[in-house]
Amino acid sequence: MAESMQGLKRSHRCAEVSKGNLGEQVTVMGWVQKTRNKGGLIFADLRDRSGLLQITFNSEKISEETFNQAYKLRSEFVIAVTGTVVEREGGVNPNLLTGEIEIAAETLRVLSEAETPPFPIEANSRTKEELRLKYRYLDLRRPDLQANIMLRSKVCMLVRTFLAEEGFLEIETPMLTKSTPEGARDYLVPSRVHPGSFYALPQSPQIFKQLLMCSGYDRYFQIARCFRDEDLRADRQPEFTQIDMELSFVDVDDVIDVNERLLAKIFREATGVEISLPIQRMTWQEAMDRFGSDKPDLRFGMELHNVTDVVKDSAFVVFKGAIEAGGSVRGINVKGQGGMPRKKIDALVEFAKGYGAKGLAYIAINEDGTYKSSFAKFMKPEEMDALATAMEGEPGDLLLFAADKNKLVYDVLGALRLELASQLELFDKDEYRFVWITEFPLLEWSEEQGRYLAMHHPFTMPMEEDLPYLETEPGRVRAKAYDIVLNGTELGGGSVRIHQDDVQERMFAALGFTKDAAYEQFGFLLNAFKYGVPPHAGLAYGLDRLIMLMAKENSIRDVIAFPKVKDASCLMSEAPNRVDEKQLEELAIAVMTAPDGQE
RNA sequence: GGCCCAGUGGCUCAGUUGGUUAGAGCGUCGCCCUGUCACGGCGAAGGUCGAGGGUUCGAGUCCCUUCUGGGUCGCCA
Repeated sequence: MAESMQGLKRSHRCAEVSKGNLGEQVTVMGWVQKTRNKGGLIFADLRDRSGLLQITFNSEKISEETFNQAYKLRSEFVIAVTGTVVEREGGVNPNLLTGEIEIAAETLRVLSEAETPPFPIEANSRTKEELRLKYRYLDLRRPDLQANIMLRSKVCMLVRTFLAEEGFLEIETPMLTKSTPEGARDYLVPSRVHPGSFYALPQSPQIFKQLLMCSGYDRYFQIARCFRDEDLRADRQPEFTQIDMELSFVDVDDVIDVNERLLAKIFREATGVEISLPIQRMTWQEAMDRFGSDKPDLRFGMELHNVTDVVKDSAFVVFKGAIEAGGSVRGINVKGQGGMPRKKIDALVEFAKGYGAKGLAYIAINEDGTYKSSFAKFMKPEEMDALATAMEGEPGDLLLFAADKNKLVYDVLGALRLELASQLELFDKDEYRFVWITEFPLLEWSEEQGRYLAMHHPFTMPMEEDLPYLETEPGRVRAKAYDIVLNGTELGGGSVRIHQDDVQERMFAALGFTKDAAYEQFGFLLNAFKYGVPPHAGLAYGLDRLIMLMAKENSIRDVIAFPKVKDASCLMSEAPNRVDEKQLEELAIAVMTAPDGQE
């Protein structure tokens, strides 16, 4: 039976009661975690988001009616207890914040009874995620998830405080906006008033924040929801949150400076982690050459070696062919793994093939200095020695080589490096290694579309010294773009934007846009730029990823209150769902699938 | 769209080469217990082995299809 709480007022959260309250009468409310019934004495652990507090119901000290009520308490009942804070008689529980005290209950109200939950409400749950997500409101009661959600709230509060002090204004931008075909797929929202026309949910507030710069709000930020209709991953959800900012009259160093101080503050105050400033910077080219990735994990070595020059005259056709086709041969040295069984090496070869490699060449250096290799028969002994030397190979090492186009070699070795580090546990899980990656290529050649695409977006400013090559050698133009990377995860990124219309026109030309096509898509931005636009630059963080790393979780689902699963549906609400014919009619939409979802 | 992993009482799992009545721990329910906190004692209930089909004298186990969830490649300016 559920009772009213009329006349009662909660005085403390459970874990807010402390030794300082000894002798006081308090009223606490929460969920029953567990009861331990000793016959004439009942213990109940009461839980809320602050933690646990032990309540005792003593048959000799309270009314028979209250005791009988306590006898019937079950897990997850919501109760209100008034009682006195006392020291524990039976010894302290060092595992509990409130382990030295307990509440000697005087009155008890059962505010709500509860069925037995489908899985245990406890930290470190081993329950299948499918079930947890179906009953997300129960999953969210678990202490580790509550800690994550509270951490997230704290970080948002710190971000707002810091940026406000730095002169930023928090401004909202529209959720119903305009679809643009560049980039990710948009989520579309039909317009009732304009049959056949659609809004798009924003992939990011990019254009609007640039317009705010045009309007003179020289420092803007927003904790903004963004939407992308692409396939999910452990660190990708169809809707996610960005800490988005834009600044006027600044260059790269200004943006980096304010963001380093922001990161230092939130890590210090939310997690106690000190970041030493300034954060290391590395160009995109260096990151690719050394780590095969534009988001390198710097917590361990195993860097790439370019051995193209060493093997360019060898008879091994795999190496030779790749080099002649304009590619390269690079390798990583897996220290001390020369004894790796053939089966495991084969598994690594398969792993590499998953990234498009045709194979993986290897040399295991035996303890006596001899080689066990997949391609030694094609090589002269002195070539093998030179290769081992170039790789800094020592007895007991395993050398792995990829030979192909540069991009593929980077991808394969970059992924292999991470895979091996994870298998061999080469990094410290408590370490936070930040790095700024700078000087990204402005453009990326798309084989599929037969034209250059913007690596970041079409408003990214080229580096001044590379501007002359925009028409002649677009591929070598670097951008004033930067990413902040933490432990191999891209936390955020941004750029200086183009504010000169001649540069913007050249950029669109490089992308193969006609002036008309550019105006069709971004006309309101280009028009705005005619009326006085300040130089500006910005950055956006993936808030979910940031919290995931701070909370040491492996998936952003564990830091989002109500996440979606792989096919972008919600197991709890069962969204998305089919809608009434009437609703569709009103929106002038015809659906091509039958009601059961079959084509 | 491709590849890989998982699905067995409420939860987490075991289940041998295909062979009797599918087991365990936790939880749940009942009785007992005044210092427990992974409480304890005694007892009990609880299963279409994700679904469908096939092979077989016989399928949780082998084969095919399919559903669900996870990881990943493609994709994500």
